[in-house]
Amino acid sequence: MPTLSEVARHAGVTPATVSNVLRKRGRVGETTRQRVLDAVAALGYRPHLAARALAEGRAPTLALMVSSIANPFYPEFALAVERAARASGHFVIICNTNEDPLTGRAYLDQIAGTLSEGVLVTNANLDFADLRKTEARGTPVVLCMWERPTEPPGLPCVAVDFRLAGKLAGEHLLELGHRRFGAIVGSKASGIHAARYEGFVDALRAAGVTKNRVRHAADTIQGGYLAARALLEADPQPSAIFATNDLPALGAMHAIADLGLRVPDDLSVIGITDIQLARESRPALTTVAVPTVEVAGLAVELLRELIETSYGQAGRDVRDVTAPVPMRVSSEPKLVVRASTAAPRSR
Amino acid sequence: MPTLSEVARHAGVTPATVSNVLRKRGRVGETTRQRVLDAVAALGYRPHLAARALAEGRAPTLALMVSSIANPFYPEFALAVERAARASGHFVIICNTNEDPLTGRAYLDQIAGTLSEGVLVTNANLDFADLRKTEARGTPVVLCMWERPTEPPGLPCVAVDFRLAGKLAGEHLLELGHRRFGAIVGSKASGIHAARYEGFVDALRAAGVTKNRVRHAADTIQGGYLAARALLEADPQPSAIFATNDLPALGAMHAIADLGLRVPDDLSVIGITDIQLARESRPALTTVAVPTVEVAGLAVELLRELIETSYGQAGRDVRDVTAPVPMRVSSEPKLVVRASTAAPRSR
DNA sequence: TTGAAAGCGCTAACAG
DNA sequence: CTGTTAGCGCTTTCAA
Repeated sequence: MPTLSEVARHAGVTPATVSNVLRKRGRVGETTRQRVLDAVAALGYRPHLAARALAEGRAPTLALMVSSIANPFYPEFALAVERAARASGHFVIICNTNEDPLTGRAYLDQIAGTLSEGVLVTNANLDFADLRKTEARGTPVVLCMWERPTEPPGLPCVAVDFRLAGKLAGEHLLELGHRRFGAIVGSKASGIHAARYEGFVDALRAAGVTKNRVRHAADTIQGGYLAARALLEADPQPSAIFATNDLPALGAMHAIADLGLRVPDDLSVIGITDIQLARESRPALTTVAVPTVEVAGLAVELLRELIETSYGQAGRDVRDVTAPVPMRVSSEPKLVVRASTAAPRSR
Repeated sequence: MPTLSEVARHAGVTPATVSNVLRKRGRVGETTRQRVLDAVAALGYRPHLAARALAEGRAPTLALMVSSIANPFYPEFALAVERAARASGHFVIICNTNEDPLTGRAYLDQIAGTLSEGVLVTNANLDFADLRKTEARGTPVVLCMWERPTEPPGLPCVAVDFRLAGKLAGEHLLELGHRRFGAIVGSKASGIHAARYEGFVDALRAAGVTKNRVRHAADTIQGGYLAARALLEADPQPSAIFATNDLPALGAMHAIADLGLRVPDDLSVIGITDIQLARESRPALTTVAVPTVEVAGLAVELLRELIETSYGQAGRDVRDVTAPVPMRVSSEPKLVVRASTAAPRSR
């Protein structure tokens, strides 16, 4: 592979000049510029990104921490992140923590600041202390899906009003006439879906409804399946099931089918997120859509800003503790009515 | 962030020594070794990967080219790749070509050899010429899912006997007693699923069956849905549907349900791959499983070997044209019988 | 407008 | 065993 200096020699100039025309900085005479460009083309020169990273003191990559690509939401989000990152000249390194904080820490220790100049975190079951540490070391970190716009975490983040999402789901069900509910709350361990459930309860409470049983579950189809089976044993049976996530909602639909009941005739089901599968399931899942692409865009943008500014000021020191931690709030979640919800069979 | 020389100073040795103890090469005295290690711990030193990459002339990352993470197979595969890559000390940069050869080329041009020392390609709709070019430039490329073990492509690859997969699917349906088939063949444009269909036809032919209609479709649930609707208009209707991929098979199940028919009572459906969703759909999908994890492992392993050897010999020159292109063959696809197939209602 | 020179942080011979 | 000496390929002041 040809190097900068080879190009320079070929064009009869110095490496510095070549660098200048390539980075479009410093005035360069039009003729030499052309000569350099020709040489670049002739030799098929491509800049060596690792070398550039070293010289610039910053790598052109972002680390995307995810807890498990098994959940189809992550790939969708990763795709959006990749698009946004690329638009800002970054590559994305995918870091699968596998729900294991140690793996997450190992990743952070290795690449943060040395191979990637920023870290994006989805609900990756990471130790906040580890994140703060990498931040303190000078590598900005952004939380991509903070659930409570009103309660900022100690880290930069993009917040989505998930409480509202839960509320919208509840209101939709109530409007259809449902009064007996079963709720499937995911991410039990991290408690990260609590806000969604609170919103749901807000709606019920506002309507004076108290017929609601809760069940915690893993964030999977299987988890939702199991939880729904348990919920459906109640007497009287709920007429609608709310899940804090689409995957468990899908599982609930399976459970209902296995019991010989029909959605939405016998039972309504609603989820949150609007993953692709929600559109493609049968019946298609009614859900509260989260603006995934927008969130990805905001997250990358915020991260970029942090990178830019933290490089300007105070070297790689800890962020000024008195300064507020930046937060972006996405547009509101929106109800998407599809075929899994309907009025209850009888009142 | 502390640097190697800072650690060296702190330990009262030279950078070279620190490097030696860290890389475990060159004999180092036990006492100095300890001293260095202490200094590393005290300063919280972490090697700068970009710097190391430059010095070593090789980056610790692999590029994984995928056409679209939308298809749930890719994330599953990506996960397996990431695991394998990490085990060999590599990070993986995810490159979404979006089915667009130009995007793919741009990725290759930028990172191959400069930020990643190897390229893994799934069915990413890439221009073979581009791949050969990056290979010729000295960056090994491995095709992850070559469909015909008997017909090696011009590039190193891991092959899966997809023709056999199709055959197994056909045989399963035949054994159940089916004689009228509908086939949904995906990836029409690239023709990449042809082998699967050929295998299916092999089975039918061996059984003397000719009642088989084909329909091409996009590799999506939606694509399968549409194709199945078309297939089911035939008279007499097929009693079983074979899809060259799980996603379209799932779509076919939806179409059947929408027509008021039941799987597997009225129609049987079978796919290929065994993505997670196949297990979680209702009814659970019978399919021919591809050893995804194994393939990922073989691909990374092969890539590693190519990296190792191509660095030893002949600098970064084109691979010896007379040498055979290396190929690994995965273990055979296996039939996984679940709930979407059964004997036809009547003969 | 261009060139010279120093250095990013680390590795890799080769000496001592 | 450990230190010296060169770079890896590129960017970036600072001079010319």
